[in-house]
Amino acid sequence: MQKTLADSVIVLDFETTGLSPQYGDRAIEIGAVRLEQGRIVDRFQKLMNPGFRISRFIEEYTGITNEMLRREPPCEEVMAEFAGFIEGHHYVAHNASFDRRFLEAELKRAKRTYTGECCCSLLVSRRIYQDAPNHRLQTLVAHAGVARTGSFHRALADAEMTAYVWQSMIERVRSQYGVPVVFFDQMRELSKLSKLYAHRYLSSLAESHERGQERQD
DNA sequence: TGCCAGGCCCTCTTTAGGGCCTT
Repeated sequence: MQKTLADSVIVLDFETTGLSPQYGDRAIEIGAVRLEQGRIVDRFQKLMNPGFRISRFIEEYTGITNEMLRREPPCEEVMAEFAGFIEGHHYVAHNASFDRRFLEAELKRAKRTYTGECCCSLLVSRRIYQDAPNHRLQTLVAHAGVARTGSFHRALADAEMTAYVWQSMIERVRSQYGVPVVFFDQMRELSKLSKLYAHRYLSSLAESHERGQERQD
């Protein structure tokens, strides 16, 4: 896959029956948006039937009920369709290790493959928004001052708001560190560094850009 | 019916423990 701009990715979110696909939990909703140069140009949202009744806790947590899922298509059918939506793109998710486990498990059941990379907006936010009271999505939406697009804990609204938080973090890299073009791989690298080295890394990106500009001049 | 995980990150750390995040 060629070098990707940080603001041209898929941002996705799953609602699920629990925390662990290894213990039988399944996806019940997928929501995703496609960013192109910082603008949402496409959306994907589907409920899916996991094949068993979901707990009352999940009904209350997400607002998705057993009645709503009763006539929805099975996970395999929805995820086969989603494989086409995400194909050829990297993706971002809030606490991506959680969504990655469900994406891999559900795509495997649907007999589909995906070869892109993921980046965690939660880990990036711990470097970019070190002054936030915490790094839950709901808190970051308020902290970054981005639009609330719907109910929290519904997949498409969470994906949209994650996309806006992601975009605001890219803007901060641009404005605070003077890095005009930010790549997906650079955000991934940033997410893996300690807070101290994250600051140094961002400063080095700006210096690299300035050296590039000098060579052009 | 009720239960389960896992990776990151900080510190009173590294021969560890516990909070944060996601559903």
